[in-house]
Amino acid sequence: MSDKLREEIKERIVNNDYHCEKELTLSIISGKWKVVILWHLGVEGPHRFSELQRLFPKISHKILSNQLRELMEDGIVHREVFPEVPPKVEYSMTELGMTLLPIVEMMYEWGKKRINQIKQESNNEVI
Amino acid sequence: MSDKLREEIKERIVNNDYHCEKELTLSIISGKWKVVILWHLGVEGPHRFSELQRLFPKISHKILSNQLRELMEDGIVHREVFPEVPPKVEYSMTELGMTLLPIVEMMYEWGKKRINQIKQESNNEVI
DNA sequence: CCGGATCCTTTAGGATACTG
DNA sequence: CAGTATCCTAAAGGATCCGG
Repeated sequence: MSDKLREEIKERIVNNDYHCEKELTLSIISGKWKVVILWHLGVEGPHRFSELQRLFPKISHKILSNQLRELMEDGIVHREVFPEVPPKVEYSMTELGMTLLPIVEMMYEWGKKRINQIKQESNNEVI
Repeated sequence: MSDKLREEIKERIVNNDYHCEKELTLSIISGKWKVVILWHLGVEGPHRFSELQRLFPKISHKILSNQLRELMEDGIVHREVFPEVPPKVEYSMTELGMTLLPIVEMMYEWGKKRINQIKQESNNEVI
């Protein structure tokens, strides 16, 4: 997924490259499902792998695990394995991840308002 | 650029698809240079095309104009042509765009803090 | 100075099948 | 139930040329 982008940003951080601060955050949350995953983990609490799958019926198995792994690599999400049969794995926000939650929630709120605006506008067109 | 993604989200808005609110915002700001462009336009004010080019030496001509066009299509950025010779074009934030600025600035602040953390950590490793 | 048109490369995202 | 390996495709990003 956004593997290369994230790698590039990390390198540029080391080199004190300008603009990095503005791009780091985007590089972490950009990924088709990441914001939605973070929203659920942050607002509703930990989820099992299979619960996340049920939340996003359209996401493929592999992509979900990919997005989660990338979020783990960035220190945003924590993975806990319970040694049971059948296996159980739970994903949750790290402390660092929770500091990102306000941004995710603002994006959510902005999107909600904007959608209402858009619908309002198209209603007016019809009238 | 993120043409297809943005189209997909717009369709899903019409269909009242779940999760849309959380994805709309991301679909608008995701694009390699968009957050940086928005930051400059929002914080520093309007910029000419050539000024933006100077700010981002690594962006190609076409990509810059692409990113700007997409932001215009989403109603975030305004384009003003001055009928002079040589031509002058100025880009600025729309009212709607300004409502997005808090998110952009939070992303910037978060990135700055996170970079300091990362550097701190790697210093400790060296010691 | 601004930007569109064309052509090319890379890579994010996905379908499928297989393993502990 | 959770995850990885393989293979594939679509689309984002970019170089370059041309035109107003």
